Amino acid sequence: MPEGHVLHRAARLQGKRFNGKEVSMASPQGRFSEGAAQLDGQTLETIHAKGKHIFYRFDSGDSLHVHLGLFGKYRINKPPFPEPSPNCRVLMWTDECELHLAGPNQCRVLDPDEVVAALDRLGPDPIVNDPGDRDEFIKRIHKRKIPLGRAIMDQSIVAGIGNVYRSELLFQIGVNPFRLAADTDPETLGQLWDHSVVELKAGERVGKIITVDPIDVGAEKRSQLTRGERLYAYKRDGKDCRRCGDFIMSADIDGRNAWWCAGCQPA
DNA sequence: GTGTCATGCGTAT
DNA sequence: TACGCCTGACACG
Repeated sequence: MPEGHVLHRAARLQGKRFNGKEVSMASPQGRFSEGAAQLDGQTLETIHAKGKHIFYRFDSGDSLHVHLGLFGKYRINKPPFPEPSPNCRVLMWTDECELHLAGPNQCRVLDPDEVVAALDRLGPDPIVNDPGDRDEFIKRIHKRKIPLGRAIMDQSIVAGIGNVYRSELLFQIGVNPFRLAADTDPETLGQLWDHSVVELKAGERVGKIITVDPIDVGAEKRSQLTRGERLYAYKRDGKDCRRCGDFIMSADIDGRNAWWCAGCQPA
């Protein structure tokens, strides 16, 4: 169940094993047989992520585009390779390593123009954080008359934030998720971008979403936090805020639950 | 075993 | 706003 950090981490770790290698590809489940046959035997040049999308570019110039959606999952296996699951959409392997993909929302072969078009649909990605991205984010979000809790889930405004980071980032800047983006001052929106950069990059490094400042739970290091101590707001409704002790609230925003602290993030 | 829920998103109404 | 897609983990009986 992936937000942007998962895909960037996948691109980095899978790249170590497959970049520059001639790979075999198959679709045990059968729903990607045509694409797998097309890419089978090609050399994988690079793996690249933007937001929640990942692109595998091959020497023909074509790319495998994957979006995991809510259910997609990767597994990496070493020899002896286990039997692939019946739901395995893509199996890609060399002699040393095998990548197993099940349940992706999107899985297709794109030509270079289609890759550019797919990338263009996405807003700036905090993990990439190119020069100008921060200003571009502020520009895109500040003109929207929609709640911040909806705006930061819009991948054309900022790419990579999902439901966990939504609640955690708005907690960190102390802003209620129902505040309209257009009514939020640019300085605060800039802080929101800065927190996104820090938190998503941390998530990419560690492979887990941990937003809590250890001080708030009496620990010394983030790595010492238990599973239940890692987040401030997400799925903590009814519990006490780790920072101010007030109640954590929840409500549906855009069909997904959002969580916030009644004290730290007043309406 | 069955039912529910989940870190997502596109399309139809 | 509702539904369809896609899988797996967990709670419950």
